[in-house]
Amino acid sequence: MSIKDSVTENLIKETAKKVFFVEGRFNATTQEIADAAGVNRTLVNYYFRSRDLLFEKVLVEGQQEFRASLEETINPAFTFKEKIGHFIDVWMAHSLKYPYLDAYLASQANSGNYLDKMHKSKSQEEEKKKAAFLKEIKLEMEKGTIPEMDPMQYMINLISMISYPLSMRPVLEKAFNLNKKNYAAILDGRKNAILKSLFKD
Amino acid sequence: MSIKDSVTENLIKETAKKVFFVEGRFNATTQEIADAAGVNRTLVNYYFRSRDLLFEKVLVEGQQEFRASLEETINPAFTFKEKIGHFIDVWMAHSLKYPYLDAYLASQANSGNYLDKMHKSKSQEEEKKKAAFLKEIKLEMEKGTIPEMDPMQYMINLISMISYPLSMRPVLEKAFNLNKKNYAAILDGRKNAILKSLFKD
DNA sequence: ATTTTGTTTAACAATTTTGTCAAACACAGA
DNA sequence: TCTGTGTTTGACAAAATTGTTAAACAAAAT
Repeated sequence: MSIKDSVTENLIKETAKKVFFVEGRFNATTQEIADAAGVNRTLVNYYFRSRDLLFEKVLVEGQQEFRASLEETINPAFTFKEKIGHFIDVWMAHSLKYPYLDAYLASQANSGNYLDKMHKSKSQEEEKKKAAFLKEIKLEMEKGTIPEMDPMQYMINLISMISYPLSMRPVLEKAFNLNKKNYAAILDGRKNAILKSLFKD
Repeated sequence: MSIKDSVTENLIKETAKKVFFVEGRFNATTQEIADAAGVNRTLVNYYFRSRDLLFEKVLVEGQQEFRASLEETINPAFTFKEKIGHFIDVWMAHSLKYPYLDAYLASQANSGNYLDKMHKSKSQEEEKKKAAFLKEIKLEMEKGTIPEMDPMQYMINLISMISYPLSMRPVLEKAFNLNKKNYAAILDGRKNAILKSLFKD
């Protein structure tokens, strides 16, 4: 992150994020992005040299922002249920901001080999926090407040129930015959529904 | 579905499905598909006229196959839990065959306006079955065997927990530092983990 | 006022991807 | 064998997308 980030450079970058992660248009061209940003397409090359470099930067930053969000997640002296609740809040807020981020990651992982560039700087700390969280889940299972299973599975259940309804929104809307308003109502109720499924009571 | 489906025509179509739905390469070119199928690219145009028409056909058929799978789902005199278990089996089997189908649907829904072509022939029957299933969920909640919530939310929880780990596989593998073998083990345990989260006991 | 620096633009070139067409091919039926 | 039909191929054209360059521009520094 250089201090001198040109306004235009940032505009292009943010617009690209919007197109990919908010609108979910995974194969947008540089022209489309430039149009969306209201700038000349050549500026994409001027600031990012190539289309791929822009995409890569956007992808990396998207992940960083995501992890930054999650930083504030596993912190304080909350009860376990409160922690999970907070986790849902934070993750949902971010998934609401960038509904298609993980789908984009998956698609890029498959198409190019962006997998290398993904998750470069996975710090030791993060690993420890994750392990600690899994251990906490296990503990809670022994206490009997949540159903017994591999803590990893529990984690995956949690993440799935948060993310899927957001990244598959248009599909689910069609499948269930819901309009925007209906679906918004559904999303409002997600947190409770998830908690109900994760806790015995 | 015409009776005379040329071998080559089918080969191209199935290969395209594989590239999109199995390998998750959403922006594959006609050349790449032709190569994967081992045929001359021109044949794509010969049989499907244009790239878009191929994509559309593949997309529609993908949905049809999916729904055909689900047909056998909501049938017999099973207990509710057995029904859900069976539902998981069927849906997982299909999601295992086409892990990226719904992600592809979502991405297409966003990029083009394929949404129109999606879900054309949603029969009355299907609607009724779906409604009946939701009612059955509600009934079960009143019996107290599953947590109380909007039945639609319950349904979404179910689908999310099935599909997400499959369509986001590469992302989750990275995020959790799992190799193919580890992840396969996780997938093996999914059904139980999902059932544990869906049923009070 | 004039250089300098960084930014923006338009015109152009290169590349990639798609679509068309005529010729070659295979093979069944007359 | 010859003809007809459908299939396959390669060469080419067209379109779309990306990348480059030189010139125009703006605003600050000298």
